[in-house]
Amino acid sequence: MVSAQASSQQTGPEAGPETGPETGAKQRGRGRPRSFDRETALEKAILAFWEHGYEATSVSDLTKVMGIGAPSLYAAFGDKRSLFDEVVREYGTRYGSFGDRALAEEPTARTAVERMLREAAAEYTEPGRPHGCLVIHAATNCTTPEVEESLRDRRNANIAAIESRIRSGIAAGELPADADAAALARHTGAMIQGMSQQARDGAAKEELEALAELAMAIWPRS
Amino acid sequence: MVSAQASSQQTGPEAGPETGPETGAKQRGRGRPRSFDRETALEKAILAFWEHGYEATSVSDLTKVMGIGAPSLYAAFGDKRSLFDEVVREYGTRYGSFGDRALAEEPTARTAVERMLREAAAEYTEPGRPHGCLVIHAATNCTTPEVEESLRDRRNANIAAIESRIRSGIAAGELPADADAAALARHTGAMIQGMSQQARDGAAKEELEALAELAMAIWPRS
DNA sequence: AGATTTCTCTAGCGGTCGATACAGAAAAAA
DNA sequence: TTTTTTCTGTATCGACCGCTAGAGAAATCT
Repeated sequence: MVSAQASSQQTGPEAGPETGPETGAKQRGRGRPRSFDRETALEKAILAFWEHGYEATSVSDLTKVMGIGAPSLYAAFGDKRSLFDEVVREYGTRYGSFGDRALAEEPTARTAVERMLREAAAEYTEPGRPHGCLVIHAATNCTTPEVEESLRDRRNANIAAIESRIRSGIAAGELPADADAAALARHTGAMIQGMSQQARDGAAKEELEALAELAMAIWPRS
Repeated sequence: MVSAQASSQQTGPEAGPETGPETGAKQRGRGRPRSFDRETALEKAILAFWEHGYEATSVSDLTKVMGIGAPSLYAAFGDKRSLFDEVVREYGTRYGSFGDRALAEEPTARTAVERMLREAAAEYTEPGRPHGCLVIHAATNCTTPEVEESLRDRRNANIAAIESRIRSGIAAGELPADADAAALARHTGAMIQGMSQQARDGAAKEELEALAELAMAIWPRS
């Protein structure tokens, strides 16, 4: 947005030169191709921001884990802020989509929430990657208010999506007409946030699953 | 710990010179008395760390809100780290004691947890001060692992205290013998952490109270 | 009064922050 | 080949970080 670097957001020249010449609309540029894979570098950035958060991850940390120099980072991703924005978006599609999937695929609001909580228990304790949720923890202590707000908006939007699903469940008759959709959605959000925090604090997958099961006891008989 | 500044942790010369000469054990020292009130300066530091967290609150921020120069801060509180430690301790006694009080004063584990959740709803949305809980949010994105760990330990100790209270409730017969004390305690902790997060994200006191009431539905019939 | 002790203010230390200028290297285009 | 374009590595930039030396101010002690 800020600089004249217009190519920051594009997918890039598809890694190696082995890619066929007729893959995209705009062929790869003329000059020297970049020497690293943008996708895997982005993945490394996701893991770094996920583990340490926006401000605690320095550009120097990023260049180290991504294996590239600072100028390459700025040329490929823009400044730290826009890299983080892209990281959050990619994180959403790669790791944070289980909630939306449950809401879309499950037949009832209740089973959707139940699956969401159960999958959160697994996602948040998956070995080999940071525990908990990036959206919940990556911008908690932040001197840049806009970054803090962007993740806050995302969290509140998630709760609103749950509430919306519960409302249509009530309309469909799967839940009592006097069920409090807002409270149920907020409760689900609170459980997920609490589970994410506890995953960070060392809770095991089984403990979080017990939590998920326990939490479903508040739902009205269907 | 590091320097020879041994007087950092003491209460200080009781503010003004109007204090009677026979108040404490060790009279006030010989030299120039400090020109600010240590207690109120500490309170300002609590609010700053509470709102922005450990790393996002710079020493420059601290000297501004505390109304003193950096050398005065270091002389009175030690370095940033030890000031934060004292802030956490003071926060615990001034703002974070409602949980322990509920556990100690209520007649049953269930009413203790219920009161704890209800009071958390009020505490975390109290106007005129930062929302949510300092222990939960002040060291989330932290490049100093020891600081992060110290708050993590505090959180886990709180859950352990709840579990212990539930266990004695089971022993006293107020809860079924097969009640899962660990899961109930973890659930309470997760609810409190979720409530704190939502308070930060803009939830109102009434919404958190509804959450607290909802959460109690998981408890076994007594 | 001096002498002594302690605090406060200014100024600045070395280090790291995010971000970039510049020159050389490596590719495509001519 | 030469030219053009783009990327990469070095070497910073100014700003801020946590922290402190040193000198003067303000109290007590003798």
